[in-house]
Amino acid sequence: MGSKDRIARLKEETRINILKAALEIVQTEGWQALSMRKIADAIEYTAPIIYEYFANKEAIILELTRQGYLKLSKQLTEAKAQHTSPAKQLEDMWLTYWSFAFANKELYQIMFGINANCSCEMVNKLPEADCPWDIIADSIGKLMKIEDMESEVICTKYYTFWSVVHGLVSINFLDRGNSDEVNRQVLRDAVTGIIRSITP
Amino acid sequence: MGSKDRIARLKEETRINILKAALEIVQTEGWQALSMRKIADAIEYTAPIIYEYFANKEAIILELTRQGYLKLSKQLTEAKAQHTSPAKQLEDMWLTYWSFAFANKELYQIMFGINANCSCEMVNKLPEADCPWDIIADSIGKLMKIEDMESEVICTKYYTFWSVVHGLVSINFLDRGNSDEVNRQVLRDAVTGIIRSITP
DNA sequence: TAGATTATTTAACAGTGTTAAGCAAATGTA
DNA sequence: TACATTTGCTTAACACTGTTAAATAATCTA
Repeated sequence: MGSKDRIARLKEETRINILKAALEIVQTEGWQALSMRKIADAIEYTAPIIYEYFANKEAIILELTRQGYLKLSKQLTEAKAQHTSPAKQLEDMWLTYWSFAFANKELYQIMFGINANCSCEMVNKLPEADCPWDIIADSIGKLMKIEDMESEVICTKYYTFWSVVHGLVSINFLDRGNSDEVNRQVLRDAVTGIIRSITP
Repeated sequence: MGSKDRIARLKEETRINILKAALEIVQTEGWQALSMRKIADAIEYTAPIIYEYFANKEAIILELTRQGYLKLSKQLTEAKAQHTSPAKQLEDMWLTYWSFAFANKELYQIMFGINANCSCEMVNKLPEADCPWDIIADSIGKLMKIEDMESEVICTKYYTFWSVVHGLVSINFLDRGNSDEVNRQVLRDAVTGIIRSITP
């Protein structure tokens, strides 16, 4: 009766294929081009079988969003691990965040974008665990020498960082910004500026 | 032959009605609910009529976006007129920008949002005139005592302001932020901080 | 009033997300 | 082996979407 395992493995495989196909379509043709039939074509099935793996289209997008958070969190953790000083950690992490945004433009859109259409309150449906918050907030806490991780101060400072970085990312997505080099420098200046301002 | 004027006036009226209906739908049901047939219902016509006034759905959204920029520009100009000091002008204008974002959430989404779906590069199709840029940049120039309005410096500082404010707006749209009062204070602090940092 | 224009609608096409019904192949049971 | 049952998958359909072309209704002109 070990065949149960085999078919379970195959099922898991096509589930992954669905997500892979969806991401592929989105990254090459944009979000507006993502359709169930197009995904089905890519995985060489017909549309209805997708509903055996996901409740609906939104569930697929939600899962992609979740994977986006997971991916970002992983990159942030790696960046953090390369330094011991909280200040350097923060600097590297926000640069990593910046790079992630441009390397995964479409994912960033659903993760942090103000979506006019479709998946509106995606983020609220996600488990807290996949959130980059904890990873960064930890360094902020250490830098400011605050024990209580639930402190309002950390929260506020996190938003200060985030709003600046996300704002810069948004500008560049709307392609109203300067050159990549200039913006990277603006970002670095802004981040180090905030770090200096919150260092006791 | 004065009837020409009358029918022209009527045509203009239904054009306005289409836009009004579209905005109404969007503000009550969200962007994903906006459809040509729903607009037609609202103005008591059938869908194809709309195509005599707008090339397609995107053209309607684009016009709404344009009106959004116009509205914001007007409010910024009013706020600016209430002060003579460039510093106070900037402070008031960015608070106005902030208020506009929340009073016109849906408009703000298409104006400055990173739209995953639909109208992607809307903003690039708009006339420069309706852009809030000039109004704000002027005050930045006066504050920094820079004559040349095309200066890179002004541009950079504008983005510094904008990224912070837009970032904070985004946080609140994703509803991950603090209370309204707290955020307004964070905004005020950030804006006055930047003003101080660029005052010669 | 007859003819020409204009205004408006109906019908249709290709596409969307989604569900229900049907079929075919694999499996379990006797 | 023969039958019954479950499973995997497809076809067909529904109610939508944006958009276009053809048909009709209303108006204006002569």
